[in-house]
This record gives sequence, C-alpha cells and structure tokens, in this order.
Amino acid sequence: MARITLDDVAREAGVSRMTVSNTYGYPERVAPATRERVLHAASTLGYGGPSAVGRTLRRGSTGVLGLLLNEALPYAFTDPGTSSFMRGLAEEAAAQELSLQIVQAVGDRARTRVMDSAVDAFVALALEEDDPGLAAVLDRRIPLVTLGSPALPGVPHLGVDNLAGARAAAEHAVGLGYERFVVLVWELGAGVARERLQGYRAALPVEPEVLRCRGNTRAEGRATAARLLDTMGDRRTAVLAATDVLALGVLAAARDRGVSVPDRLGVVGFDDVEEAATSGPSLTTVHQDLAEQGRECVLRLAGLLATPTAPAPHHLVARESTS
Amino acid sequence: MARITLDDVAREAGVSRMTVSNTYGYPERVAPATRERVLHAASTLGYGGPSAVGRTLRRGSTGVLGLLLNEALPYAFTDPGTSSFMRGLAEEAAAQELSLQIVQAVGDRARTRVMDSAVDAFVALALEEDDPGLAAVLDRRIPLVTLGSPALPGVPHLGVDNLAGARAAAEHAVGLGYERFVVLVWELGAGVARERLQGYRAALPVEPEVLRCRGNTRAEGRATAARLLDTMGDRRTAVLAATDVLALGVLAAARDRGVSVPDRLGVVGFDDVEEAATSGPSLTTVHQDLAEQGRECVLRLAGLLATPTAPAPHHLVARESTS
DNA sequence: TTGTATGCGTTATCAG
DNA sequence: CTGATAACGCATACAA
Repeated sequence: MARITLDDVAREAGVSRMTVSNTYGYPERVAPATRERVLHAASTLGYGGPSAVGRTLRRGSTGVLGLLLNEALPYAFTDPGTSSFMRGLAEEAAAQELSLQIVQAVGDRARTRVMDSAVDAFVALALEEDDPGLAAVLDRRIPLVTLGSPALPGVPHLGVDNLAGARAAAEHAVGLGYERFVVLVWELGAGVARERLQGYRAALPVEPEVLRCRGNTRAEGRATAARLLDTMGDRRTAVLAATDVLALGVLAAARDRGVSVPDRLGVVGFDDVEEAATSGPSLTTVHQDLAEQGRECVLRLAGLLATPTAPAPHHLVARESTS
Repeated sequence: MARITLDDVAREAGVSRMTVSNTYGYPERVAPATRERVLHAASTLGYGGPSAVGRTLRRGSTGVLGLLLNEALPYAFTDPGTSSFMRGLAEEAAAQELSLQIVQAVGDRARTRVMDSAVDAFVALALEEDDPGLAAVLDRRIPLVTLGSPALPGVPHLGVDNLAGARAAAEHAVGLGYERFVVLVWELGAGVARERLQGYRAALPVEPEVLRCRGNTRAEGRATAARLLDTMGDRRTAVLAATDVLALGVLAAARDRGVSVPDRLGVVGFDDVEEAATSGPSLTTVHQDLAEQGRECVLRLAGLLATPTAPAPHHLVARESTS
C-alpha cells in the first residue's frame, strides 16, 4: 500500500520523470507510444496521478479558501442566516474555481489547526476579538476577511451595521407604543449580538430587560419567551430578538400561550431569513442579504473587489408581528 | 510581498534553518537567546511561520477530508436533509481534528478540480454513476465513501435502503385506501430519487403518475402540486414525494387550494426532516438520521469504523398527512 | 544546543 | 520529443 510516485512510474516505464509529468500535464507533448508506455506502467503500479500536495508546493498556491469557525460550527448548517451566508460563500468560491475548507479552531489546538491549514486565505465568521484561531491567522500574515465581528484595523470587514439596524428596529417598536421592552441575545453571538443589543438599547426610552439564550435556536427562543410570558403583566411588551431564529421562537411561545401578537406582544427579529416572511404572523425584522455577503467575501479575497469596505445594506421590514 | 521562508529567517538570524524550524516546532530544544534572535528576525522579515503546504508534503498527509459535490452544491446549505448530513459530517470531522473541504466538480474541469484537491479522502454525495468527478476520485485511488448513490463495487457506501423505505411508505398509503397515486421526484436526485421512485412503484397496485420537479425545493413541490390539484377529480389521491421538502410544498399547495389533507389528499415524504413533525398537518414520512450518516462517513474514512457497510436504519413515521 | 545532509512529489527550464 | 538539473518549503536522522 506504499505511496507510488512519479519516479516509480518513470522507473517502471523506463523514461525520465519529466516525461511522466508531461504525460499527465501536457499529453500532446509526449509521443503517443511513450505516453502509452507511461500510462501502462502507471496502471500496473497503481499510480493515481500527480500528487496534489506536490503540485501545490510547486505552484505556490493552494486554490483553497479557509473558513474559520469556532464552537458555532453547527450553526453553519443549522441556522438559516448562517446557512445563507455559507451558500453564497460556497457558490462564489466554486465559481472562482476555489475550494472552501471548513476549519474549526477551538481550545488549545486552535493555533495548530490554523497553522496547519493549507489555504490561501481565511474568512473568519462572527468571532470574538480575542479568538485564538483568529490570532493565529493574523500571525500567519495570510489574507483575511472578517464577517460580522470583529472589525480589526487593517483587515477587510464585511457585514451590516448592526447598531444602526437594531436602532431602527427599536425605534419602530417604540413608535408603535409598546411600553415594556425585552431584548433576547444568545451567548455565542460574539460582537454581533453585542452590537445589536447596543443598537436596541440606544433607541429605547428605558433600559430593556436582557434575556440570554444558550444558543441561537428557535427552541431556545421559545423556551426563554415562555418563561417571560408566564410572568407578563398588562403592559404591552415588545421583544427585540438578536436574530430571526430567536424571534420565531418567541412567536411560537406566544402561540402556545395564546398571547396575541402584535397587540399584547410585539416581536422584532434581525436578518430577514426566508421564514420571516411566511411565519404566522409574519415577522418584522431587519433585512440583510447574507448570501450576497458570502459572495463578497470570496470576491474580495480573490482580489476582484478592490472597492473599500462598506457596510452591507440593510433596511427594516415591518410585518405583522408589530403594529 | 514576496514569500518569506525558513531560510530567509535563518539567514537573517544567522542560524541554520533547522534552528528556525525547531524554534517553531520544538521551542524548548532551542536556547532561549537563539529563540529570541530567530523570532526577532522572523518578525523583522514578516515571516508568518512554517508553510502549511511544506509541512503537509513532509508529513505525507493533509488532514483534510474532501466532500465531492456537483451542481447540487447549494442544497448542501439550503436543503434541510442535506444540511443535517453536512452538520454531522463537519462536526465529526472537527472532532477527529480534520478539516472538511468542499469541492464542487462539474463540467470539463471536474477532473482537474478533483486531481488538484489536496485531501486524504473523499466523501461523494448523491452522485450519478457516471459523474466525471467521481471517476477522477476513483482514478486517484484515494479512499472514498459514497453516500446515497451510487453504490460502487469495492467502495464503502452509506445510506438508507431507499427502495425498502419507499415501499413501506407506499404500502402504508395503499392500505389507507387512496385510489390514485402520484409520485414527485426531482431532477438532480440521481440514484436516490430513482430508487425511491422505484420503491413507490413496487408497492403500488397501479403505475403511478410521475411528476418531475426542477429542484428539490418547497417552491417546486408547491408549484407542481398546484398544477396537479387544479385537475384533480373525485378519487382520493396520494402524493408520494421523493423528499420531505417536496412533500411540504405539496401541503402548502393543498392549503392554498383548500384541499383537505388527509381526506381527499394524502401526502407522504421521505427523510423526516425537523419540520415534518411540526408542519400543519404533520407529515407522514420515512425517518432516517442523516446527521448520523454524516458522522459515520468520517469515522469510516478515519478508519475507526471497520464494520462492514450496512444500510442505515429507517422506519415509517405515520402522521397527520395520511389516514 | 546547533548544524549538515537528505528526501517528501512535483514541474519549469533548458539542453540534447 | 526526451532528459538532466534545480527548486518549491519543510523536518527527520544523525553528526558535531
């Protein structure tokens, strides 16, 4: 089961290794008879073609884009917002003939994982400023784009202005006459969750109650909202969730308890995932195009997008969950 | 912007390149003073640490798992079933200290894309038997596991027995007295869709009408079902969809038209995605654990699962959409 | 503790 | 059309 190389084939076929190399890389430069002999030798030996790693070393670039993730990895496939981003990222990478490599870097091995990843560049997704993997990427002096958080000096950064978006959403709720305000955030949200919380705060007349969910899932939003609704008094309450997923959980909880939305309870989300438009009631939220941002990450790293970093566009979409 | 290497640092610091290498790989084997000098030289030069590609070549393995996809790539992040699989795959890969590399291989460049991917093994997802990328993987003689389709001789293969699962579902529908049968499949479904169609057929008393959707999306299922419902006569009809996603689209169409489910229209799905349990009405479907199958792909390739390939377990879950 | 020699698998270059 | 040489960036084995 030993590894077969070009040289082995060259020896077997009785030609130089360059001839073997050319047989694979530039078949037309090799005499048909020789080519035949080489391929025959290769198949006798079980040679699987030139090693990708060898070629990569020679070429100097890998053609791979790394996506740096922390313990939030499962969200990449579970969470509708993150999934949209991933889809944009993966599609554009494929379009640019790049492969996307998912690198989870957590704990003490974070540094090693990053250092050992044979990639040309990294996209970092919603990390904390002191993330060890992120530090390693920086030390590696390799092209990097951050999405969502953190925004680092000298590092291209994409994402919406969470603060402004959240502020607009909160202003909307305030304008609708809700009296009590509750903000829902989740733990792994890093800077994104913090910024949205801050944006909500900035627009509210009073300090909101802040409820922390263990994860950014509908179940967590629902459970947390259930506790809230159990002790809800008479005041018209608005729940400002850091994400649509949490907000959809809130809607579910309201349905469970028969709390009327938007009359007694207003609900606001963030992201405008697909389901926000089709839920019952539909969800007021801050729209942003995550898939587009994924595509832009690739374009920027591929050097096709030289324009300076500007925040991604967003706008408030008022739907049935507030009024 | 030239690439800085170990040798550059060695020269700058006035030491051998091995000393530089050790400074990074085994700091304790280097005298503190020397180490200092090396690191200083490195930062002067802007050296980002040992090249991952160089190390990979030396080490002989990449620590990367390739996921081979065709034009169905977007489904990896969009489709709930595929997403579950992806999550299992990515989580277990991370647990095994592997990175997951997404390789889209389509068209004439398919072969090149595969040949140039520096990975230790491939997982192929729901491909046709004559997929060009798959052929390249085979030629490369690199470890491979296929999921769903195709099942190749000598290649570990995971997935449910689509035929048996579909047959059980169809039998269920037949037993409920539905008179007319319509099967919904989608184009990129490859062997998986064909097998499920075949399974449905095998259990039906009559040849079913087969409707082909352009994609495996709820919208497609809904649109296709809408056309069907427009021309529906009096006979109790059962729609057997190749996936839950299509089936959920059918439910939506029925809701649109006010067709009563399960009385006039029975709906059966396949996969048991999360939403199948919570939709209104809830969906009768064939359950399988896709995330677990993702995990098993990794374990098998990591050599931790030496047991022979057996079909993944499945069972029929009868819910409100049939009766 | 540090250095030398060598090989990991490939390909560009240039000579024949 | 084919072959010899060198280089891509690194780390193991061994010697000093």
